[in-house]
Amino acid sequence: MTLFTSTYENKLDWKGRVSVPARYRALLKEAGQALFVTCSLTETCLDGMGHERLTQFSNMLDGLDIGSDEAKAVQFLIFTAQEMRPDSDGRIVLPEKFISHAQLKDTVIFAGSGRWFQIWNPDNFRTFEAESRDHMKEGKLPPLTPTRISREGA
Amino acid sequence: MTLFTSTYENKLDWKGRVSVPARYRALLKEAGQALFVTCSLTETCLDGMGHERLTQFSNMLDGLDIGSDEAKAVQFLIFTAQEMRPDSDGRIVLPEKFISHAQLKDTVIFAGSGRWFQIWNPDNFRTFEAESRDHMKEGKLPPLTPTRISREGA
DNA sequence: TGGCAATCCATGTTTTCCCATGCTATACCA
DNA sequence: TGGTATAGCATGGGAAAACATGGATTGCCA
Repeated sequence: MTLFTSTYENKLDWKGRVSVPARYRALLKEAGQALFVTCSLTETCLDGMGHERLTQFSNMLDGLDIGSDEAKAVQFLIFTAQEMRPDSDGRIVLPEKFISHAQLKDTVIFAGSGRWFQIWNPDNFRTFEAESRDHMKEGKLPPLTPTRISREGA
Repeated sequence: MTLFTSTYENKLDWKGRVSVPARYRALLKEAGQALFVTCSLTETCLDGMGHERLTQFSNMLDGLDIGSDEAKAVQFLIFTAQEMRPDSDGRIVLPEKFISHAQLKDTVIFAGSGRWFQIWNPDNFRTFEAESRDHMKEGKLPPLTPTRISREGA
């Protein structure tokens, strides 16, 4: 699938509705993939991804022993995820659980992260963005070998 | 089959009736599969699945030594399983055996786990959820690198 | 004929769908 | 190159359908 890039700022109305950026919708449609949203495990934001990525987790789960700690960890990912079917206007409705996890108010940021995208409270996003930038300036960039990146991303 | 995901909270009435989430019913219908419910082997909950997954367990049994612990476990799973046909309103009736196994009261949680889903007492589920999240954060999750995912997902 | 269970019906709530509006970015023409 | 027309997109609100749930009724078997 082509990659999710750029950022978009959209409104969240009192019903919990947001427009998914048209570009993202187009990407998902091209790939013929349903959209899944889940709470991020590491950040105060939501993760959006195509069906394929979630299926990979499900397959992983089937390869693990039932009831094992590993299986439970993967299970958490799946029952937190939720399929989101944009309406005819391209909007999805975010359930309360998602809104509170990401501390969303009336405006949200969509931020493309390649194979998935994130949904942020604008304030939190700016902080996150600034932190990332500062880390790089301080030379805290982890080893990023392009070869390694492309191999893993293949 | 598309995946069972997300969680739903529904009421269990004095007759043992619960609405199966409409989304789950739709998934089963799409796949043309009958719904089977069984007691979970590892958790205090019920497992719901399509016919196909039950068949998988049946096949698994053929490859196990008769009398072995593994075989006994799978056997238990199969002869505990019961076909559940949602009525015209989308409800199923849980027999007392299931209700007591999962310690169900008046409210139950449906939690999607990919190819199957679980039915929980909300209190137990919250505990399980927290535990799962901890396992994830402790790194008991198999490495979530794209490489690993695509290999396992293949 | 009494008890149990499955089916049917009614209702309030939630969610989905549809239409209208304003804005923005793009394309087109002078 | 500048100005304007147009199409796409985001957004707000309301109507209609779907859903979950409580209760009643009917049919079946003991």
